Amino acid sequence: MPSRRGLTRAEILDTALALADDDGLAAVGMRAVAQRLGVTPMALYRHVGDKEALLDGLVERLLTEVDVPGPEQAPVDRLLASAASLRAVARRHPEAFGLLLARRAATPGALDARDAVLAALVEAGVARDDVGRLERILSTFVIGFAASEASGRFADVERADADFAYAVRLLTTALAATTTPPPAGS
Amino acid sequence: MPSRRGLTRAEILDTALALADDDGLAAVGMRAVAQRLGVTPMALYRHVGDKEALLDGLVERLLTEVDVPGPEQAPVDRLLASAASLRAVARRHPEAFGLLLARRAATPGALDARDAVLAALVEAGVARDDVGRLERILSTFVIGFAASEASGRFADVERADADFAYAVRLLTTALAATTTPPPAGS
DNA sequence: ACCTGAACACCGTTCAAGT
DNA sequence: ACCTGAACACCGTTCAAGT
Repeated sequence: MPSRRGLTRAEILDTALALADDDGLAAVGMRAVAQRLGVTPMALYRHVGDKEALLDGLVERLLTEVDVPGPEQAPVDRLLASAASLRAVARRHPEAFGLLLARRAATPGALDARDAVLAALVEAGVARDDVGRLERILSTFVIGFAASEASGRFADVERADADFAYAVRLLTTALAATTTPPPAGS
Repeated sequence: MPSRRGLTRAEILDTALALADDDGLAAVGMRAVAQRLGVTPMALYRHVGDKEALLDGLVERLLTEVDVPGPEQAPVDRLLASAASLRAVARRHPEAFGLLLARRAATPGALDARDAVLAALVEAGVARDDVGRLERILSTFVIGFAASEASGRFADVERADADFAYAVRLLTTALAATTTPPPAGS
């Protein structure tokens, strides 16, 4: 039994996420995570700070699972694909996903995601003054929707898909009317 | 020192909410609530079930603080006033408000609120097939927005107001295009 | 540097007992 | 019926010690 186990922050976060998936977010604690790793609780403190930092790390792990397409795709397609990927993360990790709403995401990964949305909106032709607030509104809605979906508020996946498609249609209609002046001569 | 204190479920929930307001949601526990009431922790169990039930009761307390105008007002005004009232609740109880997203609201009071939104949408002329999904989309957005606001995501109240007004404009634009056929002859 | 073992100050909850 | 007191099985975290 070596006392050097080669414990890793990434390994700890993976274990914590798996624990949340299996037994619920309430089951995620220093002692339980340590037990899954075959280690004393105190061994974790060197790698993740304390329990709060562990949960922040879980938020980071969730966000890095979101696939954001490269700039070769059209901006609206990028936004739609990112949203779909976030919803998929919510369905894969319904127990842990609530953390995204409960905790403010201040990690570098979260800020990258926001910048990607801003860039896509600018590229899509949204007025400079509206970009910031539109990003806040869209991400609020998409994260809220995904969280609702994860907590079972939409009953089944088909209905959630239909609801989301409806919301997208609604928003694109509104945005088309906002970003470009109404066709005057027709 | 009477052993009969006349403890009440409402009194307990009020105390728990005040405790969340003062010391954060994490501070809300059976022992802490009991201490505020000058009572043993075990005295609570007869009135609220256990800690889970206490938190469900907190959700109920938050929702009953929302002012929903009577049917004498126009349906859209009712929706806007309800949303504004929900945002006010979030600002009054920022710590506790996250519970609305973390816990599915299955209490009678929550279902009443949903029915009020449905009725207003029907009255506003939304197509029968769209009423359900539109209610889910709107409430998802409004609760998510209020929660974001409560957690400080919008920096200040002025910006939150501006963002919310922008979202309302966006949505009413889209709804006008959806509920009524586009004016053909102009 | 990395992990352990024992200990401390907390939790929620059960159970028998008091009035 | 309503509340108490003691006890049980848990937490997160500190601290000194081992290798």
